[in-house]
Amino acid sequence: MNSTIYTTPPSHPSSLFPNITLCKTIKHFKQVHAHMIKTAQIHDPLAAAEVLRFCALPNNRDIHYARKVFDQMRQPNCFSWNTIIRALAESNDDGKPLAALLFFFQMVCDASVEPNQFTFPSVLKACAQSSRLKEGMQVHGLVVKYGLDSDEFVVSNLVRMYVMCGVMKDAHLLFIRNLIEFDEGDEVVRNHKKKEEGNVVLWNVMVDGYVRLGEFGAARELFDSMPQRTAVSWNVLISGYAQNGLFKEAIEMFREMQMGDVCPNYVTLVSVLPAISRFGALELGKWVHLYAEKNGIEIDDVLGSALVDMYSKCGSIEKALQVFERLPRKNAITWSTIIGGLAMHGRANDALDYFSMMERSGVTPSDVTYIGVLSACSHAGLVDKGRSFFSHMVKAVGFEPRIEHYGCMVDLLGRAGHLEEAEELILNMPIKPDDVIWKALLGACKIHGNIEMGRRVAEVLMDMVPHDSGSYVALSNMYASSGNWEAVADVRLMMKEMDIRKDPGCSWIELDGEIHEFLVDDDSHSRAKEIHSMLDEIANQLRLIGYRPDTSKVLLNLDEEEKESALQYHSEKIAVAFGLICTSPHTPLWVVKNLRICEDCHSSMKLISKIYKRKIIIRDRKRFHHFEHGFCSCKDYW
DNA sequence: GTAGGGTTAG
Repeated sequence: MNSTIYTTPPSHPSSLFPNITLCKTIKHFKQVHAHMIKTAQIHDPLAAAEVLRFCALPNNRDIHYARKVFDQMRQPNCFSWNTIIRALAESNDDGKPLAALLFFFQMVCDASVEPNQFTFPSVLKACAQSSRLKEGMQVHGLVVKYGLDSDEFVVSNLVRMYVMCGVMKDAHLLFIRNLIEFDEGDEVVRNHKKKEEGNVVLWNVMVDGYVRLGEFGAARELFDSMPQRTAVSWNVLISGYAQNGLFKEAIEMFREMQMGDVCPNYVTLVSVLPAISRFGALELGKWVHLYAEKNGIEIDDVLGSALVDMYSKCGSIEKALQVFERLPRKNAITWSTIIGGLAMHGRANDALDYFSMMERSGVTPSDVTYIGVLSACSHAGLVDKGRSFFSHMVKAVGFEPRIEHYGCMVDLLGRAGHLEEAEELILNMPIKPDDVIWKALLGACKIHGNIEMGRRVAEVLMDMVPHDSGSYVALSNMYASSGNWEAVADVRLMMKEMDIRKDPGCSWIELDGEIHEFLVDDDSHSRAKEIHSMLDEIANQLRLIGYRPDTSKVLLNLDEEEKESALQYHSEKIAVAFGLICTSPHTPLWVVKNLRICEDCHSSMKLISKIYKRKIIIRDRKRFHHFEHGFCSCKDYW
């Protein structure tokens, strides 16, 4: 018995069978199992339990195998039943939660076993996952019948079941009742503390419920009234905000947590990073990275992906690459993130190189990976490459293209000037086109000055999303650039009649960890006066080197002088002016803008980067522009 | 045996 798996001393009964937990691979495990069957050791209930436990473990879960082992047991005990139910309930596959429930009801009918306090959490989880209120309530009845309605694990899962089924009233009732019961008759402080800790799970489940329902007010109110909070309490809100687009709230919550006495943990960082990314708050993102390193929080593929995404979206693609390279494990999401990041920065060739590296490393690209690849081709105008990746994905790989893939293709073809082909693709694709895809085509019409198609597309859009200002603005701009001021006036009148306002342009710049927000023509900042004189100085400098603003893209039909000043105060210019005032020479400036950068701002930024010898990195709603020495990384193709 | 997590067309 020299083999490493026969390590348990033979005196102990469980050591009569090899130590399953030492199996490194499924193959190894199956060999050991076969050996146990051959030697009849499998009839030892403990041995069988060990086998069952192994194939139900989250990492090597094989439910079919586990079921077979279970079915061959002479007398499965409560533990055996629980193992199968838990494995089924925890699996996210369709139908598995239902299977868990059916299996549980079978268990209840079986006279030889009785469900215990370990059975119900899994069963309730299965009800919660599949939103089966009716079954959940039946299970609740059984909980009471078996006298388990004061077990804290059972209770929190009961509350969670009601929460997930959207019955907050019942959840709340159960929550309140159990809080009171926990507090009754507490004489020993230690005991009380333990119960408070039990309570915090209940509170968290409730806050999570309101977050899931999108009732952030109620969630926040409950959170604020919690007697004590754990990291999970904070994480529920931070991730809830971030996943629902409330990035500002997520970041504010995170900042508040930083100041309190509960330390952010792994999940906190993973949850807050997407919000930091969307906001482009590089300084905060760096803090998170450093925090993980200092506090021994493992940067695995999940946290790593979030960090890579943060660095790319905050403009620091080099840092993103650095984090990526250092990751010990990279999965499809990690690769998709870096490929998408490179695409966003216009580094199409690098993106495609990474795609080949991904394939060589043995990680299978997902459909999301192809979105990054196609978007790289589209940002760099690689029409043929894009076409061939698309058909490869469909024909060789067999992925059904999603609207995002078609979106990339429409953008790729349209921007390269193949407007008809792009339009045909939209009309012939098997998915219903959405506003985003039409907007991509509209943008292409604008670039190539195809007013006829532009009008047609804009009409589709006005029908589809009547209150979205985008199509009106694009149409108006198209007329304006062709000098058709009458048509511009018509569009403007239509907008006025329908009370449609142009989305205000908005830019952010983060200085010393503080985010400064500027709107178009914004003069509300405390240092507005200085900003204005800086803007004037910039305008003068630009004029001195012979720059004449491109006024053709302004929405209004103003006289030349007025138009020039309307351009001058686009939010990104204000943010850059502010950045120039507040930072020392040569410091790069990072600005994030909610809309696309306009042509005039784009030309001005190139010159500003030259005049002031600054690297200016602007993230618009679609991609990055790195301005340096008078040039932009997008090579004026965007 | 409880609560919280990363990528996705413009």
